[in-house]
Amino acid sequence: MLNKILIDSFSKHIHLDINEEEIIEQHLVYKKIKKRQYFLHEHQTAQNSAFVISGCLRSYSIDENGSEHILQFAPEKWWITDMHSFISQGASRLNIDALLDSEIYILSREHQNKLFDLVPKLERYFRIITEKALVSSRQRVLDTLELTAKERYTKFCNVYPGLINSIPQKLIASYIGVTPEFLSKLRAEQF
Amino acid sequence: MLNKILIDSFSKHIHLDINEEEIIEQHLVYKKIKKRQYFLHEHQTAQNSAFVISGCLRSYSIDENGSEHILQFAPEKWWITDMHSFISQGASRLNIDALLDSEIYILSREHQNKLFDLVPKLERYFRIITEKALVSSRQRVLDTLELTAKERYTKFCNVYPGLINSIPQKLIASYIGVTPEFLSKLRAEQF
DNA sequence: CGCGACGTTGATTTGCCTCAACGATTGTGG
DNA sequence: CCACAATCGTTGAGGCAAATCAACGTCGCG
Repeated sequence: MLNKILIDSFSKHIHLDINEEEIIEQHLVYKKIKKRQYFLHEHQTAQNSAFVISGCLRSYSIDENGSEHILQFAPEKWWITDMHSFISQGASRLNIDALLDSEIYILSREHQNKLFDLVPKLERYFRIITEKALVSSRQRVLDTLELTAKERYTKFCNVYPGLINSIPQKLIASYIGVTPEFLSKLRAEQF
Repeated sequence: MLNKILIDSFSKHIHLDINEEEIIEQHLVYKKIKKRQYFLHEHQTAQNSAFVISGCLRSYSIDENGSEHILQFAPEKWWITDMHSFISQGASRLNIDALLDSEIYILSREHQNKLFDLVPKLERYFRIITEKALVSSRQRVLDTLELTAKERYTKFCNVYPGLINSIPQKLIASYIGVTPEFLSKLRAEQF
C-alpha cells in the first residue's frame, strides 16, 4: 500500500481510484536513506526523482571555488531531483543528499513516462506540482532582488520553521546566499 | 488559422491533428499590444496567460522603495503570466507590459481548463513547458548564488542575444540585480 | 578522551550602492 | 520640422553591506 502522505499529495490535485493507486505503487520504489547518503552525484544522469515521506533531502551545486550553494530543501511531502538532467537525461550539475535519516519513494524517468500513459491523470498532477514549484522558485528570485540578507533570513524562518532546529545553520546561510559568518552576525543583532 | 510559431511550440512536445488545432484556436484570442501597454497590473487577478508571437513582454514587481525588479523577459515563443495569481486566482503582485510592439495569443485560465478536458494532450504540453520554465528559473537562482555581477551580465548576453540591442540597458541591470550605474561601469571595464 | 565540525567574534577589504552632475538620444507638442 | 523635456547612459566621490581571513570556544561523535 502506498504511504498516506503520498496519497494525500495526489488527492490534493486529482482523484485516483484504488486500481490506479495500485498501478502507481508498482512503479515506485520505497527506500530508507541515511543522513549524509547521496541520492544523486553531479556528472551522473538523474534517472530518478524522489518524493520525501520523512526526513529531509537537499540539492546543491559546487562552484569553481569549491563552495556549495543549496538550490532546494526537500522536507516531507516534497519532490526533488535535478530537473534539468531528469528531463534531458544529460549530465547533472547538482548533488542531492540526505540531511537527516529519511524515507523516500523513488520514481524513475522511465516509470514516470509509462505512468503518464497508464494513468493519464498523472500528467495533471505533475503539471500542477511543477507550476507550484515554479511559483516558489520565481518568488525566491524576487526575494534575492528585493530583500536584504536579514529579511531573507526572517522569511526563511517563516517558510521552513521545521528546518531551523534540525539542520546546521551554515546550510541556511548557503540557501539564502550569505556566508556562515555573516548570518551569525545577523542573528546576533537581536535574537 | 493558428500562427506557425505557436504550432511549432506545440509540435515540439506533442502531436496535434487539424481538428485539435481548430479547437485550440477557438479558445485563444490574437491581439496586438503596443510598446508600454500593460497586459497585467499588480493587485488585479491574472485571468490570462500570453504567448508571444513577436516583440517582447516582461513581468516585474515594485518593491517598497518604488524600484522595479524584472522577473521575466518574454521574447517570441515564450509564455508569460503571473503564475501565482493565474493558478490561485488571487491578487497579482506582478506587472506585465510590452517592451516593444508585440503580437500575442491570450489564453484565459477558464479556457485553459476547458482545453485540458477537450484536448487532454495539452496537459502534457503545459507540463513540459512548465518543467522547462522551472529549470531556467532554478538556474537563475544558482547564477545569483554563484556568479559575480559581471559574470551574470556576460551570461545574460549569451542567453538573450536578441534583447541587448532592442531594450534599454537599465532593464538588463534590473534583471541581473544591479543598479544601472554599476552595469555601466562593468561594461566600461574593457571592450 | 580527542578530533573535527560548527558557531561566534573581530579586523580588514571589496563589490556594489547612492547621490550628483553631465552629454547624448529620443520623443513629443506646437 | 524644430524646440524643449524626458529618458538614458556615463562618470566620479563617498558610503555601506557583505565577504574574507583569522582566532577561539563548544559540542557531538568516533
